[in-house]
Amino acid sequence: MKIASWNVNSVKARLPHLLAFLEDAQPDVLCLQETKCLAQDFPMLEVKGLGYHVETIGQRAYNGVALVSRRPAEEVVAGLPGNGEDEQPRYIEASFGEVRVASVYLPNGNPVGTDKFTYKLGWMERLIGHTRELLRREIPFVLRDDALCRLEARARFRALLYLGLTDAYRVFHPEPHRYTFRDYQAGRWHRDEGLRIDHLLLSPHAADRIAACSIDKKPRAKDRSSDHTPIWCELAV
DNA sequence: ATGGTAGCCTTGCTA
Repeated sequence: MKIASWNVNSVKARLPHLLAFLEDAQPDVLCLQETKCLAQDFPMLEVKGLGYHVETIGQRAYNGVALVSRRPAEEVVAGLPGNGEDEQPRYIEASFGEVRVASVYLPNGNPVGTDKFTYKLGWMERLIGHTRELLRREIPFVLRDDALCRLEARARFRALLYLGLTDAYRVFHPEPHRYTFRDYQAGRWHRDEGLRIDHLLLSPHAADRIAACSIDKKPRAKDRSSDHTPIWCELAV
């Protein structure tokens, strides 16, 4: 089972690249972030035309997540549990056979010292709490995650890992300077400077079955690309 | 040189 994740920075602006990636990489499940459109505006016909199903929650201009999958999603949870008044669509989770997959788009949190940073840290606390509940169920699951560099955010990211999750990329790639994100600004692509902020985090039952994990640089090299590029892993299920 | 770029329905905000 091949699971991929991609922050597309507008699914409508990235539609040709998205369709090309689905045809090239053939993932069983693709987690999308920053779709930036309402569910009713998601380009369903084009994606379904390639034989994929779509579950999504979104808003106009900001945020939005989706699960694109070969088989229909089951037991969909849209929105991060634990806060009824959370209006930002940043989390969607569903089962595909025996594997549970979540597409997670963390709040950026800048600038520090504002309510946006407070919101980020609170959101991460809720993600840790919800992950603890998922672990209790002892099923294989995969979280797609995005964490920036603030110490408080890093501490919560470590707390998430220390619940017992495995960073799939590091199982196969100990080397430094491997990035999923390169800023549009300051020639970061050409200078090969970026951040590894798109992660596939595996539950113990999923980590037992990890067979491969890689970052696909090709979509970032295209014209009008997202500033993020896909990461994928293969589970022996 | 605190710059630079992309997306959105915008004249700024978010990343």
